[in-house]
Amino acid sequence: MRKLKYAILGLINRKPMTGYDLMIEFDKALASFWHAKHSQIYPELKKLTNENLITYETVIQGEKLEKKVYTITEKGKQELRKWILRDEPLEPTPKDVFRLRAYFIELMTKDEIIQQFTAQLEKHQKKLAVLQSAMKNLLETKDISNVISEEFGDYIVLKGAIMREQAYVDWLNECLAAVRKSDQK
Amino acid sequence: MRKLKYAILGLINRKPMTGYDLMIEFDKALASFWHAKHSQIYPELKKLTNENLITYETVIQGEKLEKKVYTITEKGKQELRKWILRDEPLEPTPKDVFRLRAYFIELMTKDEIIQQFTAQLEKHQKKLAVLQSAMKNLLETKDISNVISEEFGDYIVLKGAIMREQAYVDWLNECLAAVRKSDQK
DNA sequence: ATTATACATGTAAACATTGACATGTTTCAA
DNA sequence: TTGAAACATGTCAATGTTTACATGTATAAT
Repeated sequence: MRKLKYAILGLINRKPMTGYDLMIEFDKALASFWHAKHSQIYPELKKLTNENLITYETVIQGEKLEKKVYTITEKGKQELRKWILRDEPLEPTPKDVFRLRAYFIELMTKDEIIQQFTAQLEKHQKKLAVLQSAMKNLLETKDISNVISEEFGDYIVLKGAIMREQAYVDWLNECLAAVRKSDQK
Repeated sequence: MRKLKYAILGLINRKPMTGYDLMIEFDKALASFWHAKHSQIYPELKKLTNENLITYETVIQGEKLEKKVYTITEKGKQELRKWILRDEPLEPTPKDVFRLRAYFIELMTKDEIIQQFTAQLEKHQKKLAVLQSAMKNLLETKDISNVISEEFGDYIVLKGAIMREQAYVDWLNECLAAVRKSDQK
C-alpha cells in the first residue's frame, strides 16, 4: 500500500521540506492520525527520489551543515492526485491495547477495574484538553472559510481528533459509572 | 511488547481453544480492537508453548483430522494477570488513512470532496448498524449485571465500538455539512 | 456422488515499524 | 564560554504484520 509514501508526498506537496521537517510534521500536525520515525522517513525519501517522485536541493545551514530540501515533481503530483481519489474498502479497526485489557475485565477486582479506567480517563482527558486548546488557537489564527485549502484540512482533522477523544472519554466515564454502581466486591 | 501474546493468553484463559478458534475470535469478538491472521497466530502458539505459558492436547476430529486444543498454564495465568494490571503510557494515536486523505483536502475539488466523504460515511454507517444489532443481540441473550465477568467485558468493548463509530459518523456528517454550505466551485 | 464451504495447520518472503547505534552542527541561554 | 537543546542525516537489527504458498479433512447441501 505504501501509505507512508503518500503521507510524505502530501506534505512535500504542501511545501518543500527536509527529512527533519517531515519528522516534526508527523509529530505535530499529523500526530492525531499518523506517525513515522526518522529511521523510516530517511530511507523512504531516498526511495521516492529514485522513483522520481521528489527531488532535492542541498542547502547549507550556517557554516557547513548540509540539509536536503525536497520538492515534489510533476510525476509525484500526479501519483498523489490519483491516490487521494481512490475509493478503498474500510480499513480494519485500529488496534487498541486498552480495549484489549477492558475486554478481559474478568481478570480484575472491582477496585482494580476502577483504578485502571480512572488512570486511562485522566490520560485521555489531558489529551482532549491539548486538542481543544490547539483548536482554539487554530480558529484564532487561521482562516478556514475556504473549504479547498490546507487550513480547512488542518481544521477537519483536528475537529475529528477532538470528537474521537471526546467519545473515548465518554466511553470511559460510562464504564466507570456502570462499575461503580454495581454492588459487587 | 508482545501484545498478540496477551490477546491469545486472554482468549485461551477464557476457555481452551485451537488456533482456528482463535482466528475466528479475532475476526468476531475482538474485531473492534484487535486483529491477527492465522499466519501470525500459529507461530505465536508455538512460541507460547515453548515458554510454558500454554499447553496443548491433540484431539481427533472425525476420522483423522488432528487439532490442537490449547490450555493456559499456571505460569500463563500469572503473566496474564501481571499484564492486565500494568499502567502504561497512552499509545500513539492509531493511524487512519481516511484522515490522512482528509488532511490533504486541498488536492480535491468540492464535488470530489463530497463524493469521498459520502462514500466513507456510508461505510461507517453500515458498520455502526452492524454493531448496534450486535448490541441488541447481546442485551437479549447475555446477563451483564455482574461487572467482573466475560459478559461485561463483551458488553463494554461493544459499547465502546459503537460510541467510536458514532463519533466517526458525526464527524463525517459535520465535514459534509461544512463543505456543502460553502459557496465555492 | 459431488461439490462447496468450513475446519484445520503450517511456512516463507516481503513489507512496515521500532529501537538502538552512530555522527556531527547550530543556536540560545546561563 | 560552555553546555544543553534543537537541528540534521543516516544505518542496522529486531519485531510485527501481511500476502502468498502449501496441504489436507469434515460436513452439509444438491
